[in-house]
Amino acid sequence: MPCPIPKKSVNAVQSYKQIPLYHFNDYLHLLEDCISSKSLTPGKLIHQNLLKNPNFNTKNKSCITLLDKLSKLFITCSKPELAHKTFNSIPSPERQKKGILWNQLIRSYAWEGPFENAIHLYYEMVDIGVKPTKFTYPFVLKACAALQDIDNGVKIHDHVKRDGLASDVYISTALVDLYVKCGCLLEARQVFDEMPERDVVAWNAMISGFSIHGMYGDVIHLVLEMQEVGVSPNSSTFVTILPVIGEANEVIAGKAVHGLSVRRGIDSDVMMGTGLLDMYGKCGWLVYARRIFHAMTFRNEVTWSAMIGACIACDCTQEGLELFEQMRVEDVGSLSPVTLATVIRGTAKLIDLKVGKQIHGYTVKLGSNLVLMVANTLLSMYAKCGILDDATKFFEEMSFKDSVSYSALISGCIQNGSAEEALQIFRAMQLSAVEPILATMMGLLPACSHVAALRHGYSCHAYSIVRGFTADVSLCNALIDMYSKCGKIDVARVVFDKMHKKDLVSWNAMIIGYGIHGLGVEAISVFQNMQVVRQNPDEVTFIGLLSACSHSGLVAEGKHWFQSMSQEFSIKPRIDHYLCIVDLLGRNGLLDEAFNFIQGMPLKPDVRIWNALLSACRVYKKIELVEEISNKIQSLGPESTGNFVLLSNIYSTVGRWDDAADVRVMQKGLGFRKSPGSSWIEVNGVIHAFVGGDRSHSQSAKINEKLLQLQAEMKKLGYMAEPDFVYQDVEDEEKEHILLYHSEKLAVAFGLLNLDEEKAIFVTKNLRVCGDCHTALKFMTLITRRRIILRDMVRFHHFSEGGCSCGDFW
DNA sequence: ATAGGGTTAG
Repeated sequence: MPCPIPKKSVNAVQSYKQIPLYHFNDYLHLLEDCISSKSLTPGKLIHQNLLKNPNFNTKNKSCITLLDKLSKLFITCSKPELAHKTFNSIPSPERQKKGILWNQLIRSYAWEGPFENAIHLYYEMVDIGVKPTKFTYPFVLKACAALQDIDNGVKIHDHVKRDGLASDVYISTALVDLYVKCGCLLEARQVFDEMPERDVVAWNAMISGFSIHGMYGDVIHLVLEMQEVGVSPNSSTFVTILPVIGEANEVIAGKAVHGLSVRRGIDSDVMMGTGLLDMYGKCGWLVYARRIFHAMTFRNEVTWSAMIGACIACDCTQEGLELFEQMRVEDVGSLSPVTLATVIRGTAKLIDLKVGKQIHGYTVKLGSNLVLMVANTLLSMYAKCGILDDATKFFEEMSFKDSVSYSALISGCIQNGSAEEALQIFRAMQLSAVEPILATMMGLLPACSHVAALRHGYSCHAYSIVRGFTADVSLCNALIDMYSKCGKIDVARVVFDKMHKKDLVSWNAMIIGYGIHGLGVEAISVFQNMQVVRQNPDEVTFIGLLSACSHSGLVAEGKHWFQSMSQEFSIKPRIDHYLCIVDLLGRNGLLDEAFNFIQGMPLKPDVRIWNALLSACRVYKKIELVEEISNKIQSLGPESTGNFVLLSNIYSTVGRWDDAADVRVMQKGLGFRKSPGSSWIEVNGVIHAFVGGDRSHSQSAKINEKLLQLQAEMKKLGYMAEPDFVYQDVEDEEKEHILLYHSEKLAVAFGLLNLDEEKAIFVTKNLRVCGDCHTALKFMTLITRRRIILRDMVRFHHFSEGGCSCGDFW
């Protein structure tokens, strides 16, 4: 019978061929030879011959010995199922005597799987009266840990206590590991604390428990504690703690581990090297990651994948993709889902749909059905590349969707500006009973911020508290943003103050929050606290700070911080920062200074800069500058501005209606969509949206009636419509009519009709509030004695008793 | 040891 024979078993097989097999003793010697040389194939042949032998009888003592040896051989060759079958052919009373073999079988299953079998075997041995020993428990517990089977784990823990084996190091370590893997850290700690002695493996088991949950502080504490009691961390300790160090961005601790590993000469070990370069990547130290990567003499797929991930994390995505190419040249093996997911994430970040689609094709070719993780990454890639239709289609075609799939699509919607759609997908998610996770909230909260859906925002917050998500810094940042955009700046501050750890985004979100509420003094105070705790600001911080000054009329402060931005903080101002200053000067009537400031800018002023000045000129009736500025804007041309609506409006302002119309035609021809001004209001958790002149709402007639009635009373108090704010070539009377049905007025009227008397009317607008509406809302508060809060694209306006929190200038 | 989802501004 032709059969490939492993080289190491040559002796065994040769003797097998030479010796005629009449006696079972001959088999026995051969088998022992096979066991010592781990030769599976000859063992299988012997097994077959044995079964064919007419003298074979399971009542015969020598036959039983042979079956015993065969089982041992199969265990030695890591074939637990084969061994199990052979073992089962031994009659039950004989099996009862073979305690060691039971233990070895359980151990084999615990290493190789299926893990369930280890647990079944354990109960079987207990049932037929074989006593488990200290060589049984560690392995059956290991199987429970692998399956996260806490029920059986706890039962077996009881058996351990009953047998008085609780002080055994190996068993206790296995118990710690079991509880850790099942997420029961308190129980793990209890077993650990009761151990009379702990070796490095026990410490590692406990440490990995805190590592899995990213509990950096506890991990470090344990590592220090183990050294205090004289146990030295080993490479597996380091490999366990490196991911936590990276996640916590604690590069100093990471460098300490690096140093230790160099001293011990284990820094180029594959696992150690991979762990180190990953840690440096997560901390943003790509130079170190690269250095380690190149110094490694042996790299496996995980190493490559970690290095690609490091490049992506450090904004060198292109380099990461080049590494991927290199990896495919050097390494011919098929790619794991983890590597694919990493690379797809890279293409998504570069918005490189071509490469992304190539990899999509590759994955389809690779496996019949996509691994869920890879599918989710692809879904997210399509969403991030801005093709929401493809993402939605891909999502619908997925045969299995989990929480991550839904979360990716929800985030995709909001990234593409469809907040309402995001909320819709969330409803579908709830209907499918898919559990919302942290990332779901991270997608939903910005959607709530965007449409100012405070009710939904509260629900997200409540759910996050219940699920423990509020321990996450990013989630709290999203909460701060949501509360401040939904008008609850005080609640935002409470969230901010309660955070045990803040990052740059937390500070920025708080400063921006105060800015859009016109609370410049508070924004500056937060900024100064930031210096106290030594948190470095970035360019976003200054956009928040400068616009806060601008919205609060803090001219001197704004100028001062603009200076100090480059001088003290070495941050080079971007065009957005210049825009803040132009706005700051313009809003406060310093038109000439603003004009000179623009002339002296080192950057080429764009259309937004001129428009900021133009608005100011309109408010301060500085007509002589208007023509000059609009000429400047026209010379920039719509292509360079990308903002057709703006240009068209500017033509309209100076009465060039034909040019304005031309721009609109050109815009249509180029396929640009203009986003129409719209406003919305939440009533009893439902969002009601309006566009200008909207008659589609079911209460339209009542709303119009209300507005006409208000207009009549406002006129008595001296209100005059400001036709300048209509960018269409129509008669003034018609203009007055258009203004009356601006979307913000419609939403306010709807709120007046549907909200309780004591409630403030909170309206959100996607663009900036129009000047006429701003004036009109002030009058409305006088007539109705109601408070009106309007959030537009840049800030909050609190209207009451005929005034606005931002004064006359909106 | 690598891993899917995610926060501020424009």
